[in-house]
Amino acid sequence: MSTQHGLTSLTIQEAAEITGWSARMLRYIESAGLVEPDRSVSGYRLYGPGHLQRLRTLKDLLGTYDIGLSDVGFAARLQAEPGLRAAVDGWLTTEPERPQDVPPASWLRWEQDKHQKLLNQPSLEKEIA
Amino acid sequence: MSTQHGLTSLTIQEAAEITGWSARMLRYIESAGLVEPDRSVSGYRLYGPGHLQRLRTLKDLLGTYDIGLSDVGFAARLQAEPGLRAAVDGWLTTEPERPQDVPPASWLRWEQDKHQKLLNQPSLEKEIA
DNA sequence: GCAAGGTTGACACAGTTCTGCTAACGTCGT
DNA sequence: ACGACGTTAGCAGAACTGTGTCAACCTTGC
Repeated sequence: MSTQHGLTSLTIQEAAEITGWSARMLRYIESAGLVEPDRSVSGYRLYGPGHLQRLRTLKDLLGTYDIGLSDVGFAARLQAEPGLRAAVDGWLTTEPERPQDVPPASWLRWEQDKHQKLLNQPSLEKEIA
Repeated sequence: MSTQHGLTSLTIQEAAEITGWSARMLRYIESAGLVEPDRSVSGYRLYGPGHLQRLRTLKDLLGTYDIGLSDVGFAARLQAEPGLRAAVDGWLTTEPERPQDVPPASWLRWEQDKHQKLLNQPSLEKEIA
């Protein structure tokens, strides 16, 4: 463990071990701008408690909803670019004309199929009887 | 043109020609649940004025902000799943601790680099002189 | 009834995403 | 000074995105 760097700053390997990510992924996540650790003078990444928490919750987030880092990145863009948010939300809420006929499972399915595509739910049959 | 199907319902080829998408893409967009045309009794896709408008604005949207269909799909999920929206927004707004040190260009850059990656800005050199 | 065009399904292929691994090189601790 | 570990850069590969194309099979218009 060697709690000697900064009293609560872990190196990338240590952070990797306790968060469950790989060191490689921590660098990738940083490149995505999602969790950016501090740096020591010599360039070493230093992960503090906040970073670790963020990394854990990020993992939960991706796992729970089956989304990807790029999705979170896009959500970040939505937050930061009000124009984008407005345009996208506007487009989405402008349903053609009749707001009844949308079976609310199609694109939902599509979006979810992306990551794990073995979701065999035995409901939703035809019941031709 | 043959305006004889339904008075304002175009077949996929016609819709493709006036919206600028290919027929292939119209089917793909439909599979994404983003623009779902009506169907004739025999199964032909029928695009009405609303669908056409939607297809055009969709094209604008993607072009203007350099996003992808999957991004719009994800935004749709955000709209439909309040839990997801809350979780993601929550994660994003929970910045580690100091909200000053985020250079607001990193992930923005990352997100935008996805589609066109030739943004050579001649600044940011080293000036070793 | 036949050509033009629609439908689904599949193969293909470039570009992205997410990950691992290796290389070449700098840093830290003893 | 040496080994463990960090840094960046790059190759690699599986899965997904965005498109085109082709096959096999219906529909429609004349």
